[in-house]
Amino acid sequence: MFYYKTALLGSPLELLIYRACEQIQIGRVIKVLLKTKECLGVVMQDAEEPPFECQSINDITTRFFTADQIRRAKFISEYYSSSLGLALGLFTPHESEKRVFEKLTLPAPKLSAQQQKAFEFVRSNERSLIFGDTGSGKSEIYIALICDTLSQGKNAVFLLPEIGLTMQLEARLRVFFGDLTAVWHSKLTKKRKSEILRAIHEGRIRVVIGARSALFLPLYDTGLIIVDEEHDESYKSNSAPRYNARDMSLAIGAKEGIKVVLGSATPSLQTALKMPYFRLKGTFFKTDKEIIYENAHNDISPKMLCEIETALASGRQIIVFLPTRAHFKYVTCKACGKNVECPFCAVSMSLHKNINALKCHYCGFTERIPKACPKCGSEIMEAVRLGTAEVMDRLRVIFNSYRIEKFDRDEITTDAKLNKILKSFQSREIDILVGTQMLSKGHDYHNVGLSVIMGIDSLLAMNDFKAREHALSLAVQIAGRSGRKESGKVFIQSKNCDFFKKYLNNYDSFLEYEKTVRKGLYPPFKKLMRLLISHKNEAKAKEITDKTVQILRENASVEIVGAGVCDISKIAGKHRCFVLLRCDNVKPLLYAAALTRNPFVQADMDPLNFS
DNA sequence: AGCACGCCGACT
DNA sequence: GTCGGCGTGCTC
Repeated sequence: MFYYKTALLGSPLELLIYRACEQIQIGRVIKVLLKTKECLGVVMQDAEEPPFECQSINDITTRFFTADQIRRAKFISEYYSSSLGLALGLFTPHESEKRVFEKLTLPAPKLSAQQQKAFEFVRSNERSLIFGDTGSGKSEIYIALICDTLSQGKNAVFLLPEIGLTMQLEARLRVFFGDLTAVWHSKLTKKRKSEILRAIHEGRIRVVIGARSALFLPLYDTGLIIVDEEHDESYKSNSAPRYNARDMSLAIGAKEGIKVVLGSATPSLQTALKMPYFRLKGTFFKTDKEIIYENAHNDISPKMLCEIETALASGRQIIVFLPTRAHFKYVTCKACGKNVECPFCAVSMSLHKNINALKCHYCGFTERIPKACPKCGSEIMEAVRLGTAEVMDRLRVIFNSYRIEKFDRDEITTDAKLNKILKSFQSREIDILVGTQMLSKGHDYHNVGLSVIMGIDSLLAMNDFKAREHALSLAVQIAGRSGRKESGKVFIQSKNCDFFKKYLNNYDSFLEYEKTVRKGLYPPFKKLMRLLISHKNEAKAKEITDKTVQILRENASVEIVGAGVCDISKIAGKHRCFVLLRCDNVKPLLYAAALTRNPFVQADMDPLNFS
């Protein structure tokens, strides 16, 4: 008889021992019985015959995880404090043995003198950053790097923060790599996924473009991982295991001898400080950019309208950014001052006029707009904090001979819609595009003569250490959309104009300033870990939190920065508390997580979300 | 995380 | 008397 410690795929349980009558390879996917249910497991290591009765293995599949995949999963499970089963559950297993990949020599793009320098810098460093302004030509460098990788008989992974960006990049890479390239992300259909997996198995796909899940594919001989827009917080998963695909790329790259290249126009302080970087200055298209500041609260203003009108009159396109979806973010009662809240979450309901309803952006609950305040009965209610839908509607009234569309998560629900809007904007059928963060990401618009930035103050005022970095990088990215070919203007409406005046055109000096703010307190100088406690019983949540704090006070050598009820005290009926920990090193934090492990406590290493 | 076991309220 | 609510505890 053989006994194996087995990880249960997708399960929070630790390794369990199962019995087999034949020897099984480490990494093999097997079918086992857990209580009454059959589930998939992975053979992790040999075991002695246990003192308790143990189940025999139901079946052995042909699928398996490679040593590299297991190493990656172990990294996730250790560093992000999750079970191995949960970590391995992220991966797609292999179905065939390793093959030898052909060394391909493909024509590389022509590089400018500066691009060539950057290319050589990146090629000579195992891990590096291209700190390149918007439009400075990072893509050609990436493509040249991929050519280099393929010529060594290795494969490349190109990570992007969002699914929406993959198609556009694919079109660009196809020019060079044809059918060797494919897009991979979690929203692909089952059929498409299995087609791509087969092509990967057969060595027909050598360049994978993907969102963060592309790190879990059964791809042999990865020689290069590109992490574009490395500053983007979407690389961090917001469900357990809470891994960050950028940090994971760096960790596994070092372990597996894979070259890792990060790229950004607005790198995170963490990356800029820790990585060797090449500063790619100036824009690809020569432009002179005028920045107009309006020291005002978030609203459509005469000055703003005047700029929009001027741009429209000279045949230019416009993008309007604001960080809020729907028509309004809140409905407030004028009598008692309370917002209408979601019954399941401690957040305000957003007003969607088109469906005549209030909607919770956290759990999706939707209800009719109440005639009176649910708290005090007053009928004097007011909608506040402009959203994209409201701005679009108002601009449509004012500029009624122009085509104005919306670009946010409510509007762009499918790939087809995304492509349709981008296409009609590129062909100038749309004059004004009003949108959220989505506008800032990588899409290349050539005729934008004016970028309007509204509502940025609410991001700057966020209660977390990344608020400044986040708001500024967003403003830089949006501003960079304007005047990519001809001259362009940027209109910023903010009560913090001084901040943007100082740093919008000088991200390098922002990083210097930010260093001084964070020193001794925040990453990258200190490590943070957040413990998130959630329970449907409010008293229980608080009780577990208190107990967690007590255990840490008595046993752990980490600083407890704070503990208590989260800013958003309830989501989908679950009450939420937190304990924020700080330390110089990772080890004590991991120890703290292990000490307080509990089904209601989730560890969040290197947290980015504090609400 | 699931899923079973187990102990209290509203039905036939 | 039973059906079923979800509180508690275990899974090789």
